[in-house]
Amino acid sequence: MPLVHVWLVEDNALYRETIAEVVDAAPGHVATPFDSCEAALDALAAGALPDVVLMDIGLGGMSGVEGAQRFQERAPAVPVVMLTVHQDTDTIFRALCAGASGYLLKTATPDAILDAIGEVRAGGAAMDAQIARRVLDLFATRLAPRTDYGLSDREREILHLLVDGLTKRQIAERLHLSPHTIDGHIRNIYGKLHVHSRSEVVAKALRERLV
Amino acid sequence: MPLVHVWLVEDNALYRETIAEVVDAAPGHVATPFDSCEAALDALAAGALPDVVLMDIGLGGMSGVEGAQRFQERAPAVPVVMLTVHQDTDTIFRALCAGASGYLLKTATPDAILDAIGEVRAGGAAMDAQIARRVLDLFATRLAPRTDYGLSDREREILHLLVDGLTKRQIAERLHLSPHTIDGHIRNIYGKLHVHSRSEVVAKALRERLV
DNA sequence: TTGGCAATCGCGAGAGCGCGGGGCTCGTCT
DNA sequence: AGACGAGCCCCGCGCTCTCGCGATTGCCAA
Repeated sequence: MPLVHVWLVEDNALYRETIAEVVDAAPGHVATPFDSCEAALDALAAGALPDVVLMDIGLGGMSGVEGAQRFQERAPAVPVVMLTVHQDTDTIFRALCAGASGYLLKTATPDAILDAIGEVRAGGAAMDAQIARRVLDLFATRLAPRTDYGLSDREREILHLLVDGLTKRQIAERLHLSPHTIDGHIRNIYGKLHVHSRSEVVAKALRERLV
Repeated sequence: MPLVHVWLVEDNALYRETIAEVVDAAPGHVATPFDSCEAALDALAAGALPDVVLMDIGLGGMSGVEGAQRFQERAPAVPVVMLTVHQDTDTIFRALCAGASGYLLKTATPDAILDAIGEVRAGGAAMDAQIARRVLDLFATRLAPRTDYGLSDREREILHLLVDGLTKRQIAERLHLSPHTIDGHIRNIYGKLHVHSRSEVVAKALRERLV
């Protein structure tokens, strides 16, 4: 069975050594420590290829979030797991957008870290449960509050065409109606959404997921 | 120590009994089985309150996704964990938007299910690793490709005001320029984004996170 | 029955908008 | 030095849109 190469990007020497020992102690695993993203990316450019990357976020030089993105661009098949103390929603969000395959906290036990390596190698994600909950809350709060402002079916249909950039005349032709009718509907929509122009109605419809 | 009340909503009698036995066998846990969302919601309306809900999705009558949403509305503090065979992205997405605190597959081991109950009770999320990966992929693909179309600073500034619903004149006043100048910038933006109207430019800017 | 609402259609005034021009000042490349 | 493009600025024509008035029809609930 081939060795599992784990790259560890972490600028704190003590924690870096601790985690490296944990990984090395696991059968079939070997850790390669780096103290910066730049060093790890250089190694990647030189032809080396890890199986998994464990990445700190609060690094000197390039941040772990940017590092994760660079890794994803150069080696999309290599899962990157963030390993950090940061718990603020914004950092989590940016890290996941950068393409991270996992997000663990430094309070994680050695076993949890080894489990995480196994999970991501199997095509899964390695999420701290508390962090995962934050992500799910993001879904629920960002996407759930879909008030429809009491729009009728006809109004919703026209709103959709409005968002697609059609003019009154084009909408009228598509629905086989008079442009004046469309005009009336649009006024009702404006009234219900409390807006006064096309730009505003499109912005509001998209932001509040009405389409 | 008080009992942990686990409600189990599942229309397959065999699987329902199996999981109920697993839960009951755990110290301090007691399962209450239901064969439909309606039955569980009735019990909730009658004053009962679980600590955790395990919810199937492919139910007769109200689907588990809608059931999860109803539960969230009536008892926001009670975590709902989906327990299903469905793995398609759309179902996952809708379930998480409905406010689910976890998403497990029916291939999960009894231990995994009990762990999940513990996690969500501690304020975490209980995600199958493969499912979690799908969710993260959604982040990366949906939010990462931010091409800026080579917009200049001025153009980006005006695009932002456009999305906020301002007219040419209002933008001109705010930037202390002639409306005709704004017009020119807007036309350059249209050209770079390949659109031909305000509605389209607002829609494209919002959809591709240019603002 | 009466009232309200959605959907359809009509018109005119005035403001907003898309697009046709042109001009200026920087840099870069040849 | 000259050409060239990008970014920024200006003007006018003609169409489109918002919004103020109106109207009729059908449906559903009080």
